[in-house]
Order: sequence, then structure tokens, then C-alpha cells
Amino acid sequence: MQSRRYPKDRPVFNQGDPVRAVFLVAKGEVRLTRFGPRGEEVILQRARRGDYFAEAALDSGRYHCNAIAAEPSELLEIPAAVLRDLLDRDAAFACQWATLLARQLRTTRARLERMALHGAADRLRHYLATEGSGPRNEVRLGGSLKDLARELGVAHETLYRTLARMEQSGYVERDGARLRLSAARRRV
Amino acid sequence: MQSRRYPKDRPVFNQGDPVRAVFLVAKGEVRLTRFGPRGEEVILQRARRGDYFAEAALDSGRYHCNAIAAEPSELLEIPAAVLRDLLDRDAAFACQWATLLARQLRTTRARLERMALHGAADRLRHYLATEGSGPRNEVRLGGSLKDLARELGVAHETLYRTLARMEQSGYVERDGARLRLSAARRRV
DNA sequence: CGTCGCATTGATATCGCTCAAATCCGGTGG
DNA sequence: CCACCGGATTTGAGCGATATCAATGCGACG
Repeated sequence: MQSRRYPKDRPVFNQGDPVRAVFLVAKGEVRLTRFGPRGEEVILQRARRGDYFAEAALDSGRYHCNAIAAEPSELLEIPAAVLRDLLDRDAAFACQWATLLARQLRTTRARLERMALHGAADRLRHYLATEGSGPRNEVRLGGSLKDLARELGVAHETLYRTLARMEQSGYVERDGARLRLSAARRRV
Repeated sequence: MQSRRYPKDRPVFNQGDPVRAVFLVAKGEVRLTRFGPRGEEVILQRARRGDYFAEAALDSGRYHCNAIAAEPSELLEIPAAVLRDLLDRDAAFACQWATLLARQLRTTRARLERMALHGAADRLRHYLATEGSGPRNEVRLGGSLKDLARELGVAHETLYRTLARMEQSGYVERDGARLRLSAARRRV
């Protein structure tokens, strides 16, 4: 297992390449894409820090999409053979791997559910409800509000406005990198 | 492990129920849903013949969504305790289990990326690109167009209009329950 | 037949995206 | 110390796409 750096726009692998490894994003962002019938690029996945990608490639012999570093990135590369071997031999590891995948699956489903909501306020509420902790659903923002906006799938301007409105009406509080429901919360 | 029949609209389990089993659809279709803050239903997963569902529930003590039979269905029920035991002991099984989870993860992420698209046409294109098979990305619709609309996260009226426009402009063809890209496809 | 649900089309309102501009803030170099 | 710069944060204006409400046709089914 080794770490490797990729400059911006450097491909990690291309569709059809033989599978050599599974990846974990240590830094940066990698985009998995496929090309539509008219040559337009369709983003299948945006893997950011902490995300695995190409885990499903373990079964198939070749990658079924393209991976390109969207930013200068650092990737932990786990050779497919090593991982397969570990899974075959070490029952405890396979179990842990399954637990990991199950957790990823759960969080991804939560995000899917969030994206099905139409309003920006609804998505933010859902975000606090699922990601927040404590009695007031506090969330520590990892990055900027722009990043949160991308996570929620709304334009950053919309998030600013929505946040302002929700603060105004006493629904949420912001405190630096912290975000939580107000103690005395009202309707939005 | 036992098989069991569910009539249409019979709940398999509800959110908050203690986890008793993981399921495999032998026949029919089961929909996993959760209800939003204003009562709107969100489809988290459509499990059809051959699909497992609630496989991520193994780690958590309670189901976190609702499962309802969308058609008269036959389900193979695998008690959670049995599965946990298998995972602990049988490395080969654990490996296959991980493969299964990885596949689910991949399709869920594809849906997540789809929901990140803003236009109804974009979502439909993405749907064909990811779910379709063959040179023309053909998809067999499992249910009604309304169901597809819910799957895509758009109002059914919007889907009708979008479909009509895309057919009009020669981008897609509809043929009963089949949907595919046109042979001679043009711009949208 | 009557009813129910799907499919379709029309009209309208609303929400969020886009473009634009101003401010703030931390870092950097002179 | 200060000027400068890039990125984040805000606020404004306008527009387009979609949700929503509404009405109709149609087929299945009892």
C-alpha cells in the first residue's frame, strides 16, 4: 500500500484499463466520469478526502469509468491483488471491510435522501438532522460554506441567503465553524 | 433462512423496528422509503429479484427506513444473527458479502450524482447512461412513468414534458415499457 | 357504467441558478 | 507597516426551470 501524488487534471485511470488498485483520497478530489452518447462528460462520483473509490472494481477486471484528479491530490493506493488476498484469507478483515462498506452505504443513502428534498432550507435541516450531534444537532463545518453548499447541492449564494433567513428567524445559530439549531427555535 | 410471501403494499418492516433479518428478493419488488419532514415519501432503494436489501442494517440495531412490497413478493429472510455469525466465520462468504455491498454502493452513488444534476433532461440522460444496457442504453421500465419520475426526483408532469420534448427532438425513443436513445440522435 | 389511477397538457407562482458587484480577511511581498 | 491579491462572504437583480394546481382523456377493473 503506497501513497502517491497527482497534479491537477492528471488521470488516475481510464475506462478499460486493467484494475490495479483501489484508492483512498488522502487529499484533494478525484472525479469519476463516463462519456455520454454525444461525447458529453457525465460525473459519476466525486471522491473527496476520506472517500474510497473504485472499490467495486475489485470484481471486474477493468475500470468502467475514468478517474481524473480535479485538484492536486494525494491518493493511498491499495493494490487489488493485496486487497483480494486479504479478503480471501482474513475473515476478520473481510468482516471489517464489509462493515466499512455498509457504513459508506448508509451515509450515501442519507445524502441521497437529502438531495431528493427540493428546498435549500429542507436540505440544510436534513443535514443537521442526520450529520449533527447532541440535543441541538450541532455540526462542525470541515471547510468553507461554499464547500457545504456543494455538499448540499445548492449554489453558494443560495446557501448564504438561506442561512441568513434561518438565523434571522431564529432557527439556527452560527458560531464560527459551528452550526446548530437555536435553543428557542421557531418555524421557518 | 426462510422464504415468505408479502401481498402488495404489505410492509416488511418499519423505521425504528428492531433489526431481525436481512432480505433477498426472490420475486416481486420491495421499496425502501423514508418520509420527509412534510410527509413526502423518498425512495431510498428499489429492490427487485436478486437484490438484497437492508444489508446495511446489520451493524445498527434498528431499521432506519420503511420497506413495503410494491408488488406481491416473495422474500428470503436471513436472520441477522445467522448472517453475523457467517461473516465472522466464513471468509469466502464475507468476501462475497463485501462484493455485494460494493455493488450497492456503486449504484447508490450513481443515483446521488444523478440527483446532483439540476435539469430533468440531464437526470434522464444520466439515468440512461448508468442504468441502460446495450449500444443504445435501453432501459426496461419496472413501473409507471410516475414511478420513474419519483426515482429521478422530479414531478411526474415535468417528466412527461421532458420526455415529450426529447422524443420530439429525436433524442430518445419510447416503446411501451422500453426507453432508449434514438438511433439517429440529435441535439436536445 | 362508475371509479380509480396513469398519462397528458395548460397556466401560474416560486424557488434557486446565474451574472454582477461590493466587502472582508488572511497571507505575501515590498 | 502597508499595498496588494485571491478566495470567501454577502447582497442585488433578473430569468428560467420546475413545482404546483387544474382539467381532460384513457384504460383497467369490478
